[in-house]
Amino acid sequence: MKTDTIPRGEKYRNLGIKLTPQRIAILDYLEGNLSHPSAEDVYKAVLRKYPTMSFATVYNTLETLKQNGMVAELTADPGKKRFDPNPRPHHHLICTRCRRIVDVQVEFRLPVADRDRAGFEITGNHIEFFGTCPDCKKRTYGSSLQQAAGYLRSSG
Amino acid sequence: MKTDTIPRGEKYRNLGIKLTPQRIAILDYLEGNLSHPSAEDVYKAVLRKYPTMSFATVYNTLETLKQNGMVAELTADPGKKRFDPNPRPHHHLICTRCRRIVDVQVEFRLPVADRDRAGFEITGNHIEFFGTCPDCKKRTYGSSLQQAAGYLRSSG
DNA sequence: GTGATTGCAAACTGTTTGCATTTTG
DNA sequence: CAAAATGCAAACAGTTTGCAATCAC
Repeated sequence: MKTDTIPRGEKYRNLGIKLTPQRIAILDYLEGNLSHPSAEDVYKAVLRKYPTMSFATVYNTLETLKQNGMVAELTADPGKKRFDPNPRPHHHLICTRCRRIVDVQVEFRLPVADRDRAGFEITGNHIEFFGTCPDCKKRTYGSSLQQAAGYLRSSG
Repeated sequence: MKTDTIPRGEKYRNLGIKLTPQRIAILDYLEGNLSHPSAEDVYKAVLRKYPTMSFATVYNTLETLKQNGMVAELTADPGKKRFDPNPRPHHHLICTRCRRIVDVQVEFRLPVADRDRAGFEITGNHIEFFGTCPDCKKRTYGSSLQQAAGYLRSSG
């Protein structure tokens, strides 16, 4: 019964999820992708090859991939979800002007003493470095007095 | 002209914003508040004293307070804004089950070498520690295999 | 063949906007 | 008294849901 595997999507065979052409297109788009696309980014990119693709399928698939640890969901962009296909543990540089997100592949030691844990069981961490990306530095529009954790009306 | 200041709200006189009863009610609610309320939380709390309060005013006021550095906006909760009235720089413990957020008043040294900065000008940082809060640990519903940066269907 | 996935449209949640009215400084 | 804030309702953006048709295994 394990014969004649269809070539389409064979490289995703052992992911433990049912492979549809739509899912393969999404996986192809995400593979090695170091951007941090929103659901709409994924939708637009995949739509080119799959004109019948629907938003629901994008959301369904991203949710499935998340359940299987193949993408992480980021909250760095207020008002919309962003997805991270980089499976290596890492942190993020976030441009407070255009909300561009870039990976920071640096490890930090972040010990939290029991008395500072408030009884939490800590399972992971993630650092957001806020600042201005090279492109936005050039443009120099508006002022740069964004709060570290503040909100920026996303310009896109 | 600088005489007979109205007692109402005198303690907020020098904030540089126009004081209305609604704003004072919101400021009273936020002062010393170590929770991380959503706009709805603020609305509900203030509505008790101000039955005419509208959502628009809550959003407007929180935006104004943010502009003046009196609250920060958090993106830790997907799908909704959370606000942080604690003016001291700090980090956060985030319960991946109930999305409770607790302050971590610990300082970390987080140097990022030029070659890891991707040309960004870094102006601040914020650490999210993910885990399970004491209450959710007790409940022990569902599995705890949440991704560090993953999304949790908020149970509230 | 059967249970899972798709695609559409409608429903929903949280946020923002327009504007007449009221209020602060 | 001018400029700004309020409150309402309608508009909006992003996400989720229900369900019939289709598809992977």
